[in-house]
Amino acid sequence: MNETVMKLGSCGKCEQCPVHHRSICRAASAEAMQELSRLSHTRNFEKGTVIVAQGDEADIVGNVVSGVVKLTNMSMSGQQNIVGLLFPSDFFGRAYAETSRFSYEAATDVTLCSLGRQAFEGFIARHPEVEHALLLNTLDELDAAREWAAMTSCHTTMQRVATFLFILSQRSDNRFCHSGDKIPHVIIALPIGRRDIAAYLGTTPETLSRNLQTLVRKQILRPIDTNHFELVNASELVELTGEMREDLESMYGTGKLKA
Amino acid sequence: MNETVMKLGSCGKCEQCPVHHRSICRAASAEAMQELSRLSHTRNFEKGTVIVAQGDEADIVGNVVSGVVKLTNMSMSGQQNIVGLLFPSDFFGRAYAETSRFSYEAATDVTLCSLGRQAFEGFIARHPEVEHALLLNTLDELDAAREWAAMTSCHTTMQRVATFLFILSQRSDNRFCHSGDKIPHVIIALPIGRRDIAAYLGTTPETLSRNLQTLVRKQILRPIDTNHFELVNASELVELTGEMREDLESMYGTGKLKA
DNA sequence: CGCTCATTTGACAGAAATCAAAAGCGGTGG
DNA sequence: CCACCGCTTTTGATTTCTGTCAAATGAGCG
Repeated sequence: MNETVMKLGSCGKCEQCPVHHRSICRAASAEAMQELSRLSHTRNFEKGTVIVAQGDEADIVGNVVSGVVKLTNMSMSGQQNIVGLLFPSDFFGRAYAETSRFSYEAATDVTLCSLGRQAFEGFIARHPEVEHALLLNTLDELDAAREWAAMTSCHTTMQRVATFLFILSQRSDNRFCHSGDKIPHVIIALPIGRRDIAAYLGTTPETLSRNLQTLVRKQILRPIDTNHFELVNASELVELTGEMREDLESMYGTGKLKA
Repeated sequence: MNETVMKLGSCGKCEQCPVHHRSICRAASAEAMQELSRLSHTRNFEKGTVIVAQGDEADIVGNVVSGVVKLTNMSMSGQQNIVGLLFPSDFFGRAYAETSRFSYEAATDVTLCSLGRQAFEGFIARHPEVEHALLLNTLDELDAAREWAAMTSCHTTMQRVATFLFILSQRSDNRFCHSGDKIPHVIIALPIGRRDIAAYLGTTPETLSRNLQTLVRKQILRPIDTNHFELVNASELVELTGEMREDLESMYGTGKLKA
């Protein structure tokens, strides 16, 4: 790596971004990428920080580089519904809107590659190939959101829990576990607390906890600590989702868990 | 109307379309509109017809001109979940995908303005202003889908029913009812059958029916015929939704009931 | 009229929310 | 190091809701 080039701040930054080949930036031409490098900057947020509040000016957009962002919708009763989770490489923020209809909150410590919304809109107007990528990305997210909505409205709680865990198990940031056995098992890391997961799945922490314990009793999961489970029997987990594996994988592949 | 011009088939057709000022076509320049007139044609589908089946080649896109289209997702168990409803002026089909992840089915007799998917993709590439409109439209739909998903996952059945009815009551095609009283009441027209509404709301026809009858007993609704109710007490209906009125109205404003 | 299909109503069982309390975990300060 | 506190998670008991099964009613139609 050429440190001099990096210090100039206008070249190469994006090429070294760990997610640039998966985010919408992948569509950017070399020149566009240089311009992006100038316009964008990474920002860190501590767990729990509200990055954009519901109703606020939606003046930041960008990509999640690391960590998990919660998308939430506050209802009148003061109850916060989790509308989606954003993982690394997911696009973040709401282009072309004055205010945000949702809150964006750091569910873990988060690194974002951010730029001003209006700067982004100008950039996109100059680079149709990126606008096109954003369109494709948004269409995929819409499909995923609809599929998730279908999931939640017609399935039992256990099916939703199993689906959620399966999707989490497919994410790349899971370490393997060599517990002396021949086959390495995936470690499922729950990125957020039980309360939030329950809200996301449309249930209560109590019911979620019971379902998780049922999975442990069935030897499908093995608890490591509160937020980590070893996935012992993936195929039985898929059984419990009541969906076809391909459908689940397509949900993962394009929608990356966003609802 | 100039019939001669209409018969030429290449001019003016779209200008007379009842939804062209609300659909994404509104962004099209005069030339683009002419090209659209050439490329598109209206098609009628009887109630119940499957227009595009899940997994099929998604080779038709367009706009709903009249009627209601059901977006459905068949789960492994054979159960069909309703993922969204498309009303006049809503965009229809899935651009940039080989196959459709959902089925599109005529919920009522339907008129579509359709064109081939690839023709549409080519058209859009030549007319960036339309691509941009499609992007804006898709972003709005995504917000609406997420909001609907949040709705369905955290509310009781009655809250979902009340929300659905409230949104319907906001639709412009509702006539007023002067029943001798001073205040005219809105007539809520259920565009589709109970079975479909129930699937959309993630419940069963039986439970839906019970909830509707409860609303009638509470004097919030008054039945006119099977598919029409007079909304007697709108504010109590809003109470039952548990949402803020503004939120509901924004949902109507942009999302038009799509999930 | 008799047919079919959609909707409503009833009875019941099962699932999940609620209420309540115990256990686990991570801090802080003595 | 330990005790204390606040928090999250788990477990238990109970009630409420909703899905299921079944039957009655009503609407549209030849």
